Amino acid sequence: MQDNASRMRMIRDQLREQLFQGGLQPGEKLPAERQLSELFNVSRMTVKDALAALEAEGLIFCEDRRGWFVAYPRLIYNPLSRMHFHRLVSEQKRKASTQVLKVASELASPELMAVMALRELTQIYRVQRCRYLDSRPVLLVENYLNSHYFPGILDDDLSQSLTELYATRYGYQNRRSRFDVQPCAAPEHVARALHLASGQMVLKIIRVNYNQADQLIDCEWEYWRHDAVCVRIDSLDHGMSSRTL
Amino acid sequence: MQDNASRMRMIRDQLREQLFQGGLQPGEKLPAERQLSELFNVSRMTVKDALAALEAEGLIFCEDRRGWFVAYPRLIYNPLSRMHFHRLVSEQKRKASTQVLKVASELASPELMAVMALRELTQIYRVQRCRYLDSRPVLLVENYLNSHYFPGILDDDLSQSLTELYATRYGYQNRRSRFDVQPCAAPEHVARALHLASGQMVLKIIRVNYNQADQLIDCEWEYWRHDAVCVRIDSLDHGMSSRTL
DNA sequence: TAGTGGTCTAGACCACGGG
DNA sequence: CCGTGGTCTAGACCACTAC
Repeated sequence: MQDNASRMRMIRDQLREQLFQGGLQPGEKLPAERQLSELFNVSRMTVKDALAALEAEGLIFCEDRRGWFVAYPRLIYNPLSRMHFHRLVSEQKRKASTQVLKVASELASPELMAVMALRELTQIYRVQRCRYLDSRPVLLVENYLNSHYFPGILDDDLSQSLTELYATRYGYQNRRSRFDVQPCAAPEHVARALHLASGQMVLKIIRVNYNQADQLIDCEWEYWRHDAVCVRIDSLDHGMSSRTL
Repeated sequence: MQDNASRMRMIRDQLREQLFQGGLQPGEKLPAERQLSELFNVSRMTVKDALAALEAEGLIFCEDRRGWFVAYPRLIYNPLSRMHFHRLVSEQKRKASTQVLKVASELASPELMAVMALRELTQIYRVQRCRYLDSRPVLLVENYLNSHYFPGILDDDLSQSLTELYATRYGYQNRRSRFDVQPCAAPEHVARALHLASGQMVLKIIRVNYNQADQLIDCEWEYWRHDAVCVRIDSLDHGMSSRTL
């Protein structure tokens, strides 16, 4: 009996085969951890490790205290295409929705002052929204607007595209942006919104936007479920083109 | 006694404070898990969970069976700047080195055929290299070259920049590229090279390059340690400019 | 209220790294 | 060789979800 592979690996590999062969549909629920541990005759910790490995592969995902589910295809997200979320999603034949979680007017934090190059005591508007892909929360976005450039915007409908609102109400065009993409741990409020356990890994995208006068008008913290997105960048083709695939 | 926070969170937060206050230097080793579990009077599993949370935050990192260490700053990687690794690193005042792990000539796998739009039975060259940042392995790169475009390249020095080799020996310029960025689990050989435990999360960047005649000449699988890199994209400024900060 | 995953214990042995 | 993290057990209680 060759026992080079650990039990965790064996269970992981068996589960993976079952997922592929069994033709489970995205979103379908897996048996509970306790059931799997009986089924494979191992402890629950070992099952958890195997499930975590499959999660890292992007084959399944976990919702806090709800269970494990078969993964959905990743959304292909091209930040340079400047397409707003709902259009991006519908072009990929998926369903999008947005929920505004919080709207506030507050003083910029030191961290934000650094990113947005603000003076002390600058007032900013803060908009927190959760975006859903096929009814599943996959993205928490926090927008920080320099209040100086957006008088009265908080009275508007903020569940629509902010970029469009900037253009139609204030005449701002996005001239250039900067994106920083990096994996990080989900802060508590992000974990809650995305149904993750606290400290789980997410993909964080910090975006800073400049208008046609090269003024830094707003920035955006995006927290994506790491298994829900693939960031695509084309080194040509970053105009207003609608090609994403 | 308010006990809302779990022990794991308490230990995590205490450790984090210690790391910040104690002024530990990047690369410095933390006490062993067993020592920490005695120090905090909890089981080793709880310590592991706390350490994993700090790892997800990017504050510490783990090397398989070597221990836990204080994290280094992330390398800022701008794929659109077309700067090769060694220059990128030295401009950020860090130290770079490259080790060629494997060079082979083989038939394209089905997956590769799909990505590179190859016909069946196409011969490709495969170059596997490990790149080091301050003597720490942070990136495993696998290049797949369409052998048709690169006769005799395997005899060359492959530890240098391939892009430069393409230009000087074959006259190929990079006209455009496509990047797909997504977190995924490290395959076994990647985990080994990067000193990770198998199944750990890495940041995978698939890059496809076209030459001046718009021919798909090669593609590249990059596996980054997730805590070692920040991918930066500027929506203007993607020429040959040397600005990265 | 029943079922789920989240957290936690107090041990144990194994495989690998490095002197 | 010893020290390290990797893996694993067989339980336990808690917090939250969903009904």
